[in-house]
Amino acid sequence: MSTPQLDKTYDPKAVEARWSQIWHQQGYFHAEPTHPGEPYCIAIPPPNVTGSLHVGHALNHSIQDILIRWRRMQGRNVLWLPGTDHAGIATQNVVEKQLMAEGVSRESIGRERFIERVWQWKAASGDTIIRQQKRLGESCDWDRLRFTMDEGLSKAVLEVFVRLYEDKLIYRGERLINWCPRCMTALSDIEVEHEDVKGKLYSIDYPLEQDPTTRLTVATTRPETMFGDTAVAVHPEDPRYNRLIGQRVRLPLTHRLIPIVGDAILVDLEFGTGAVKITPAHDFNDFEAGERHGLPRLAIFDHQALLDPQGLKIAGVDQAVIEAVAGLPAIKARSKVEQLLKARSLLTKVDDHKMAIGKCYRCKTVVEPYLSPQWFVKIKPLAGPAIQAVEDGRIRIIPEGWTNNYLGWMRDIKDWCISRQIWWGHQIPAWYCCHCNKELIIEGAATAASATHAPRLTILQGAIPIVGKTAPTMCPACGGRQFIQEPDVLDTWFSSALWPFSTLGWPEQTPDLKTYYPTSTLVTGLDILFFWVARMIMMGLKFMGDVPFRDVYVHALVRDAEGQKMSKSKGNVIDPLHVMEQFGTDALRFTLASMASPGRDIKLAEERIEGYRNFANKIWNAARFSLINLDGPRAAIPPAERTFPDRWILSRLNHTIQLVTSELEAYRFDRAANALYQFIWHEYCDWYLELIKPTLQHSASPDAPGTRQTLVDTLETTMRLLHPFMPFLTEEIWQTLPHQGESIVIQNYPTAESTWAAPEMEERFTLLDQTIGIVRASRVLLNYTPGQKITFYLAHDEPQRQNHLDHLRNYLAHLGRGTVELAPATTWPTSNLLRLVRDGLSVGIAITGEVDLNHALDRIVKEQSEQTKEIMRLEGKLRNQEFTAKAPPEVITDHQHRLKSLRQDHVMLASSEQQLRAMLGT
RNA sequence: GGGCGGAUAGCUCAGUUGGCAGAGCGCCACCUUUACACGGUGGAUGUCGCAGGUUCGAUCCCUGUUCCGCCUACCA
Repeated sequence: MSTPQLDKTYDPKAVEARWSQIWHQQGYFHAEPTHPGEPYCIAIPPPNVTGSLHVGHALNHSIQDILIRWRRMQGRNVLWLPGTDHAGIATQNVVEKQLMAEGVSRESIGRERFIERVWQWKAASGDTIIRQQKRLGESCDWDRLRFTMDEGLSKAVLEVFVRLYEDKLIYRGERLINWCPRCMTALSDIEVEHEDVKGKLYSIDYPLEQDPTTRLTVATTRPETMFGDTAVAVHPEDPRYNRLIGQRVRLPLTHRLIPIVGDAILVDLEFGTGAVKITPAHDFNDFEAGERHGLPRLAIFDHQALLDPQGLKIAGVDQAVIEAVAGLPAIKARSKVEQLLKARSLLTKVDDHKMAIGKCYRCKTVVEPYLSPQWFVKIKPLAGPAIQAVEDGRIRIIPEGWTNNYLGWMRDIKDWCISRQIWWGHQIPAWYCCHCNKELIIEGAATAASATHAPRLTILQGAIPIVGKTAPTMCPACGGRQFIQEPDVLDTWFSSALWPFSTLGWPEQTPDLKTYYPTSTLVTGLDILFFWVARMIMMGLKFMGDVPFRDVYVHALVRDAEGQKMSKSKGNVIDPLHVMEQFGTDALRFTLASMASPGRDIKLAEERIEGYRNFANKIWNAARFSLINLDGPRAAIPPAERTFPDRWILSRLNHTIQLVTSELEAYRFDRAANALYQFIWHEYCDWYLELIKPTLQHSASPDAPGTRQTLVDTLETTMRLLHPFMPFLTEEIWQTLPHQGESIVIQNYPTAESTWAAPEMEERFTLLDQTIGIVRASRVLLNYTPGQKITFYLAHDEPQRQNHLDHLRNYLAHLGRGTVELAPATTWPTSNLLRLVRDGLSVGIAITGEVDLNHALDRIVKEQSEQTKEIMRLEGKLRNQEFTAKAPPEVITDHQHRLKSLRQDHVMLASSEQQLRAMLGT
């Protein structure tokens, strides 16, 4: 019988392309509720449809694929559900850029045609990342690919919105929100990134109405907002100022008078001047202070964050000042205001000051608090159950350390602004009766002079929405039949929050939904724990009445080799596709898995990936070796009757199966990967294959049939054990081995076999390892070439070990490349012999030819000194009566044993030294 | 300001009931030995961040401290 031959090095490219296609064609990844087995489901965190695969995805997806392939092989009814989200702002930006290149704008082509354009774009480019995912070997059920703008998912969005509205958990109101003046839309709190910047703290004099020579000095970092001040606050218990509460100050640069109020929340006695200006329309704290004191809100910036002449006029700003600052952005207005104040001697001090500014997470533009009517989710009633689900363990966060982070954030959660002033997304299902809201619907009022931003439709605070799944036909109030739909769309995360059930068919009660919800595990980076995970939990509990997943595995961030965050502008991005091209997909996957230790960011360097490419090649060659040596009969002998190497490797494999499985159960992908690496390279290749070579290479050897069987069994099992980590390589090898079934993908995952465990063989191996170690080291000391045949003498203090040596004789001779003499050390030659000792084991190597023995002598002297040190340490400990009185008996016995053994070794080595010196004549 | 995490070999990191400090990569020496030079064999390398404390004994537990990272926060 003949077996296939493999190339000398593993070439991943052709292999990967081939298997990707076959797996997909054969439908191995396709899930059905009717499949047998306990369901195991992961809903992929949907990547942004505009995106391409970066190394963070590669990590996230590799981990999921490991879990999925592992569970599939374990016989679970596995569903890995893929998809993308519509990424409202990002996608809109992409298509707008295209339009701009064509010389048109979204306003000029209109909403409907714009949406069409986005769909066209999606059809042409939206599957980039999907194709890349397939290259990574991801075993998703691609037949179930979902998109947040799909009809089904959109239906779920409608349903959720309407029900939340009916439950009074969605409301519309005029609030201060984070506004990105570039994206021209509201953002939720968590879409704002905070960054520390060097700013200035300005002290400005506000003269008292009663006595203009007396001035109240306020401190502010944003003097340009002073036009919108509607009060000044001091601390009610501040002896410097509290008598002024109730009086008024003259607001500089305007002809307005504003009150002085007492506010213990806003004012910190220690900070600044102790007096704070209140600008309710442009600062979150001031907004709240304004509520407390019933202050008016004066908006002075427009939606492009430019000073608005109309607003300034209403705010009573001096005409000359308006002319100086109108149309300026905040930062320019600031220096202008600084000048104006200075000219009036009202600016008393400017100090350096560190402060945090908010930036749009997508475009990094400084966000501006902006007063506008928006839609919100009232979040507290939803957060309560989501907190409880984690507290009572229905949801487990791994690593556990993030639990407190989650709980803390959830307990302090603020209402969620869900409306976005863009076009791409789920348009809010609310309509306004044109008749009833006549005064509140403002169409075509372009605020800023801008050609690109044509008429905006503004629906003012107070307009009464009619919310429903379909457009109303008649106004219940006035019977009117003319309506205008809310132009805003929903935050993308609103639809992503429904992902675990909307993708399974909800609101229909589909078999998919019944089978796979709740999903099993969610794998995610920390960056979206709040963005997304928290919201899925809230929505899942609200609409499904159960958690969306049992386990949340939070993995690390991938950084570059220097620990820097990867970014295109820094140019330190590792492109996973390039890496896959260069080193193979399996190498990348294995690298990421091996580095996924909890609580630590991954610093990825290409050398690491190269190292695992080498590992793949090592495995490839082990398989190659096996195939070369597989010709000939095989015999399945009971494990206990097999040869020492066979029994040993089965025992180690058994151990590795247990270890890998338990590490996977604990989400310790790093340890599982390292266990595999250690076993395959350092046990299977380094020792097992070497040990069985004589047997295989002598076809007459009676052990050969059994060993061939063990060789192929262990290799085949190892391939299955490794398959979730390195799917392509293992499939390719597995197919060349004698096997049953059509693909490794659908084979059983190895389970521990108690008959494989052989502790005695492991003990025997330890002795073999030790002995060969000394023999090899001696060869180097004596400068023997690897091939040179030698004679070596072996003896052990313990009879049992001596017996082991006897059993190992042939293996020792083979691996030591020489002739073994087993005899008590006292009978060994006293000359022309280098004798080394460890743990009761003595090894003597015959010295032949001209050899410089000084290296050997140095080695012995060094070992002796190490022994002496250790002996003294142990003696010291054992002399210590506190130690012998208080330490556990087994520790004491262990110390005594070690000391005894060391002393014996020491004596032996001393005589060895003497012999050596005699030979050297020193 | 608060919270969390990290600091162990040149580099990247393991080290879970406190009892001989490990791996991978890199480095040095030797070796093309018929699976593999993307390889083999041997070797060097650590006051386990710093200072105290608990303990017979601390990389591990406690306290303080320094540096780095992340999250979070209304000191205008």
